[in-house]
Amino acid sequence: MRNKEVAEKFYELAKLAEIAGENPFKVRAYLEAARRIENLTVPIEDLAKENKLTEIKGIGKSIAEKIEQYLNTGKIEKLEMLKEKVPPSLLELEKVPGLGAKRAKILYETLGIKTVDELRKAAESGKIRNLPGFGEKTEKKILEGLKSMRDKTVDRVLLGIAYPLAQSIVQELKENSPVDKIQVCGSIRRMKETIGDIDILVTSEKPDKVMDEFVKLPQVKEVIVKGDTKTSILTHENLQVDLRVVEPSSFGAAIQYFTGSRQHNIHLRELAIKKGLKINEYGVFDLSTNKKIAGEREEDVYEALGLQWIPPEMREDRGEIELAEEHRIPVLIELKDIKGDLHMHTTYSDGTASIEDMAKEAMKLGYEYIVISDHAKALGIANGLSMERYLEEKKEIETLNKKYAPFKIFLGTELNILTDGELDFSDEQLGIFDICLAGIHTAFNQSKEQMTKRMILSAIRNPYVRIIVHPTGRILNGRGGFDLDLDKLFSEAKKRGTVFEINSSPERLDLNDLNAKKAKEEYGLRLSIDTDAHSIDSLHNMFYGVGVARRAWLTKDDVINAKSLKEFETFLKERKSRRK
DNA sequence: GCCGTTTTCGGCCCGACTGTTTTCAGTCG
Repeated sequence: MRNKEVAEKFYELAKLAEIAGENPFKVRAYLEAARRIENLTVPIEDLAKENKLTEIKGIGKSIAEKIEQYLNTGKIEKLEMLKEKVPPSLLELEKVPGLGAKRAKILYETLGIKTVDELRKAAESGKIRNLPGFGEKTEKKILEGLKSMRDKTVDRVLLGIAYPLAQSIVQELKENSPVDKIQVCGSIRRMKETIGDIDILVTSEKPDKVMDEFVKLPQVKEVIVKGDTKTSILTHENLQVDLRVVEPSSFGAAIQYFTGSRQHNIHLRELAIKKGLKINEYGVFDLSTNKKIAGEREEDVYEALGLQWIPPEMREDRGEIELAEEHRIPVLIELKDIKGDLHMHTTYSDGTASIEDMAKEAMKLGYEYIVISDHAKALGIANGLSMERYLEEKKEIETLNKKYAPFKIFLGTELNILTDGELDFSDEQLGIFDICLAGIHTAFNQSKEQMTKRMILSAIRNPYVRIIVHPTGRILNGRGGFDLDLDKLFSEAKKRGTVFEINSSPERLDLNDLNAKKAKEEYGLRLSIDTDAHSIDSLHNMFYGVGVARRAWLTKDDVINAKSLKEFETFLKERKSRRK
């Protein structure tokens, strides 16, 4: 799958073409193509082979040719040509706040500035203020921008950090300021795995009071701007939070607008024009009469366009608008549909809580069952269990099951997919478990072929293994994930009824939204959403996994731990009968 | 460079803000 790689080339092409001053609509076409390629769930090289590139929306003859050129030769002529004209290092300049393509070009053409360093020197020596279109203030802003770039360590923070932070701010505002309606928008509302900034919208009779309280919150490190309708602050995590006050009559339109995504909104506005309407953050307007026809509620905004309301997690312009036109938006899985958690650890291996404490918390969460899946012996670093220890665990579980019936605890294991395609135990030994999970925990650097083969041989073909956990091994803001042939794995899993996990741990979220969507749509696989909890608290992370599932358009029928205890027991038997 | 339930040519999302300007371009989300 070279989609990401090809998409990157078109992003680069778009930026360089922009600086080179090409037709802005052409630039937009490159950008649109890049985004479409990035969102594909099939390998672009397959589409190229089958001559189906132009079937992708936004890709015509010319871009299709460039894709083929790149796949065949590793280069795009047009891109190479632009690189001659525009030094690629100019792209760095565009990252400075306040600088875009136009000004980067002026800086290069007049002062020969190509790098961020050269920019700093020029700004410090006062050379920039005299350029056409620049002034003293712009020069100062550039210097400030350069400084803030240095301070910033990561571009985006994990949803697992930003979400609770946003909730705590909402809570404080509700308790300490005169807000009426309040809604977190942006990528948090869409449950995107990483977050760039936090957008909060409120209605209030006394906006100035709300703003006053907002800047005094304990989460605030620095106030960036403070006005009547918009105030921006920086938290101690260096995350920007924008608070906006809007009129109640525009609240629905505003939360729609600020939830995004950008691409979703652009598509909506194009649709609006076709219907003789205009849509902005204040409402939906009839172009002929200029009358507002919706705005107070978000549902009305969609309805005015003839659309079914679209859950925020789906708003990525991946086909959801077309679906909403036909009123075929699926009923997405919700947290309350989850009936059990199939992946967790206890003090037997590397968890911090007992089986009983984990079970009690699971009951509080309203679950009907859990699977205890402590690490198996090969993972020494996590205190992996021997067969003897699992038998002890089994005994304890039997006792607890009597005590807490009808709540049920299942004995599971998280096996290690070893380098040679073996597991920790023989098939015979695996018979003692109610369910076996397996994942890769070592030797991450094998080739794609080795990795894929290893997973198929030891895990997917094994009659006892039902769930592949954290399948790609990626760590957000950490390591990228193994090189795997997911199509091969998914088609093999389809034959054997193997389930893939959506790991809810905020630094994993693995499978991710696109891969989970692919697993369901192209291969009809079922998935599980598990926390991989190592403590009582982390059992509550289920929420994040459900967010990924919703972004993957999953319904409760796609998720095995949304099944009742009875149905789940039937699922366990399915595979047992297949073994004989 | 793409696209078509008004179009195969002539369009292509919207508004706020800022700073540099005498009416608007560039940037941002």
